[in-house]
Amino acid sequence: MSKKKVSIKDIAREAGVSIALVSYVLNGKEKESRVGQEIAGKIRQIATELNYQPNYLAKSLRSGKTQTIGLIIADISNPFFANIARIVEDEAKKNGYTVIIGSSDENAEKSWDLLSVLINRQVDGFIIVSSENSEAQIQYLKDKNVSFVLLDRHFPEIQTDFVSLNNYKAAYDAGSHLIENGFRNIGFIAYKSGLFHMQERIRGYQQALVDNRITFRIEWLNEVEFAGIEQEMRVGINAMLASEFRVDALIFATYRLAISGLKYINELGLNVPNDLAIVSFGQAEAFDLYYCPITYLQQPMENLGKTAVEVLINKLKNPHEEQRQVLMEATLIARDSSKISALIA
Amino acid sequence: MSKKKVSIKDIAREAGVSIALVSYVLNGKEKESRVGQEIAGKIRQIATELNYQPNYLAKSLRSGKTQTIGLIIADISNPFFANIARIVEDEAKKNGYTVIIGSSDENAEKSWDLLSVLINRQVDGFIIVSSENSEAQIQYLKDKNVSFVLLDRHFPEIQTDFVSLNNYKAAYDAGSHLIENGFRNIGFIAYKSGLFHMQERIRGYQQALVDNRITFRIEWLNEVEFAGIEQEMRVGINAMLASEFRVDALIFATYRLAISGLKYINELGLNVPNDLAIVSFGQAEAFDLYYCPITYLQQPMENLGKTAVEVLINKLKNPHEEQRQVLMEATLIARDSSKISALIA
DNA sequence: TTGCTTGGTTTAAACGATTAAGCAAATATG
DNA sequence: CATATTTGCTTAATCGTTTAAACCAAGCAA
Repeated sequence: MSKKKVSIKDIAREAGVSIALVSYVLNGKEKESRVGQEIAGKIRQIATELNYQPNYLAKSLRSGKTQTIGLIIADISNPFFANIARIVEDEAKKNGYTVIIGSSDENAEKSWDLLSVLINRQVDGFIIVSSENSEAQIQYLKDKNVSFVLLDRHFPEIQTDFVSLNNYKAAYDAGSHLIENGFRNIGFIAYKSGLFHMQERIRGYQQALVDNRITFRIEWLNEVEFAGIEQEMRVGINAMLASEFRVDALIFATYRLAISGLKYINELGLNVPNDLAIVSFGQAEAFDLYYCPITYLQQPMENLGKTAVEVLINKLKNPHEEQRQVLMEATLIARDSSKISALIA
Repeated sequence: MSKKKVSIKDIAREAGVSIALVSYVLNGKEKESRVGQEIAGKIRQIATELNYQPNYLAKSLRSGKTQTIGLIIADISNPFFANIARIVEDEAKKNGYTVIIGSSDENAEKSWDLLSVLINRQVDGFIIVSSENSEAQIQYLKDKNVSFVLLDRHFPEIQTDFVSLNNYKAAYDAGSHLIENGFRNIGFIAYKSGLFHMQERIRGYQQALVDNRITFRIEWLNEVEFAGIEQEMRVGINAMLASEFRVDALIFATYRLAISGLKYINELGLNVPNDLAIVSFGQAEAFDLYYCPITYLQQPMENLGKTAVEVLINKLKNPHEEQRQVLMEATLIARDSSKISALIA
């Protein structure tokens, strides 16, 4: 990199003192360490003259703290996670932390690799959006006493700090909203995943039906594989439309699913909401631009991200404080895509 | 973090040898360093038993290399940069590097802060999407002999490695395409920015007009401030529509501008492409979902990102090799938004 | 004079690794 | 048989910091 970085040693030589004094002064410990006024000033001056930049590797090695947070998400190129990442980045910076982001692709093995790499790099703690089947990793972190907080998803069977959405409630609201607007045959498209948050969304949706005395039909629920989403989406939607109980409304469990589904709905030439009403989780620019603005469940991104950082940093400072488990509420933003069809009304 | 991480020292104690031997074995230097077969095996076994994880801080401090790349972009929550980031992340990982991403918000001061923080953290090199007025930073890096490669944007007056788009050509193609399709009054919406890539886009657009004997009208060019984009977008589009030479087609210089502009065009109730044809830089899910699929200039993202990493890593290995300056071509993906208006045809 | 503070400074160990150099014993060489 | 060479291992310096502990004057009390 540069020819030779200036170190504390260079300053010491220049000032004709020991490196200890330089360290004391540059860390503002002159009082406690009884450094002379005069020499302190001189040291500071030389430091700025030489444009001294401390070496954080050395600092970290000594202190055992890197002021670094590992953020494990599914995919940084997914707007949802990109948004989260940005918020986490900013909030961490405010607190003097740097963030290292890793994309796991919803894959437990990749997630495990990321974890190892970042542990070796001595990050102080993690914010993790868990992949399916990664319980062992979480347990490992617990056993190793590594600080972390789960974000967006958590495992009900493992006691951890977490910050996530009240997914049950959100999905319930989505269902209820459609029913209130007169829709009866409501489909739900989710990922095929054992992850709790996804199951909760399904549960919320189904409970909304039950509470409104609507019989749930098996073909209304389509759980698509993460890989091959386009293909399975088509099959699922076809089945819902061909059903004896043809759906008149559709809830998408994530933003990605919605994008994929809407493309197909466009292809089919179906009109939203006349032929099919839509509600989706997540928000996206695409929803605004769609010919019929999409009703969506707005997640409190800012709050989710900030709180995750806050909980983690607090934990780093007070390792033995109680666990914090935060559930936040989504807000349903009703727009045209879930309006009572003009034709029927 | 964990109670006590196992170090090389623990292994040495356990095996009853010096730490040097352990280091040699664990780094595969047993041959060169004449370590006994027997003891080598023992060391390796103990290492796995204790689940030894090397401390990269220590390694880095010693070697002066962190195997870390700093990636400075405008905003990770912008899909364009998020995509780039993902590609860079993957490609870097393949080469044993970790990436630290920082968002500058197109702000030279923030970019400077990020640079300092990452330099202090001893990153080996940078991939930088430059902000306006950050020439001094680039010059500083050059003076300090820090390795870096500019991505997406570069400064023609500073000799650096860079990987970016042939923006002139891309914009020229966009203009020509519209003209070929029969449009004559073509507006261009860009950011108000002195950055070369933006100027090149404007230049390309104007040259396309010139080469087709179309007189450029001043109100056809709208340069909006990064802050206050919504507001200025309205004013600009209004002016273009009210003009004596009312625009029949519009080119957006970035994806963000397009999203913002299309929202307003929707508001106005204008039909694309009948009332107004559209071509945009960048790609986005939103473009696919729009009622009239948007014609866009596809950037070779994968190639841009991979090449940037490749150029940087190559530079880290061979610091004194020649500079590499790569210009890539965009591909115009023609879709309905730039078709000859059905009404006129 | 001796001893005790206090102020100002240096020494040296430590963080966890790498690696050149040194040292002994075993083996090879002439 | 004396001397090289090889083999197998240890020592110690180093990277750039922090920080406890030691040191040394000078001032003051007894």
